[in-house]
Amino acid sequence: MKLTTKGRYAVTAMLDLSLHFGEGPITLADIAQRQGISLSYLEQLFSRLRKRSLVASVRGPGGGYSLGRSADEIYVGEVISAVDENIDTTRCNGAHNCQNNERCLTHDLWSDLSNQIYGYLNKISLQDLMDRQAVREVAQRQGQQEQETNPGMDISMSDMSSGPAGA
Amino acid sequence: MKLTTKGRYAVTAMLDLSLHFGEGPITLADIAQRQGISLSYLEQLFSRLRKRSLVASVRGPGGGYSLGRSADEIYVGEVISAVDENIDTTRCNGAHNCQNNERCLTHDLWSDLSNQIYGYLNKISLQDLMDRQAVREVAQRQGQQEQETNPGMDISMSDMSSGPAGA
DNA sequence: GATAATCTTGACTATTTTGCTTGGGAATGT
DNA sequence: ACATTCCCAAGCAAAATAGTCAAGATTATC
Repeated sequence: MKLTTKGRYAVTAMLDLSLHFGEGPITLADIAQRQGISLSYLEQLFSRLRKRSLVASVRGPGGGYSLGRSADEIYVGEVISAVDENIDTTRCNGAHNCQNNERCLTHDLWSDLSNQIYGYLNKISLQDLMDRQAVREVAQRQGQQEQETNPGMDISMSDMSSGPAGA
Repeated sequence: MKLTTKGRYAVTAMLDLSLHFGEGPITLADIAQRQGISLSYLEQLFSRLRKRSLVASVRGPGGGYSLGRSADEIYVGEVISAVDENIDTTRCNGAHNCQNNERCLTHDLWSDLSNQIYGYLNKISLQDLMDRQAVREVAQRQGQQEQETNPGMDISMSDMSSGPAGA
């Protein structure tokens, strides 16, 4: 599991696509301008997204990209892993051919955590993110803290007191 | 929020410290050998971990590092953010001074997700990881799947069917 | 059919980050 | 004194990131 700005770009672009769903194909040029990402870089990212069928493309004038599935069937984990696919992640790759047991133990501990994060991100769909944002905007307008329930999702937004997460 | 091999090294090293808790200070040379990380790189990582009081150091012969707090009070999110601290994360940093509303919207969507991941990682302690691993080893020895309950933690290990997470 | 819009692909480059080395210190137990 | 350890800073090669450039392929529209 890796989580860098590359994945952020991909998720951001996919969210842009989600927001303009129903308007026909969206050109990369539009996304590039709206999200401040270079066109050619987007092309590279979308090449990988297309291979995973996360987006569908239409060529020619009036063409562009659209979501490969509906927004509630595309999960954040998929998007991130699609653009991140690199070969060797762990030092003792896959197999447990480490020298001593000690090393394998902590490596397993890490891969355990990695799997947890992965499973977590694979439960959050693009639609969830959009719903969540919408709900929070309403709540903010009403001047109250987040207290709403979100049926079908067990992700709580509470207790993130210490996390800068972007500053 | 960022999650790279650098953070993995830090978490792995901290787990190593946790596993040898009670044996007095652990030298970086030991960790370097056990985990296959270069000594000087560990020094750099531990310099940052020490600034956040995640580890405590003892100089001189017989010295080394130990956990700054007990393993159930150190959270994975802290460890990762300690070694990752870079300055500019988002393009429209902190403030919402983007050009058009569209861009700010999707940026907020991303930072929302980022906060969720952060909150998630800040609920997982080093002790949790060690417990989880121990439990799973026992379960594996008994030939049954994971079905145990983990009081105080609401993290499920189920439904990670599609995640390669390191292959 | 010509043309323009758009995806598609590959090569190339600059910048940043990783991971590591080197080389020196400073503290401290023996 | 001395060896052991933490501490710190500079530098450096390899990789990843982010982007540019250039050439195509497809297709709607005139």
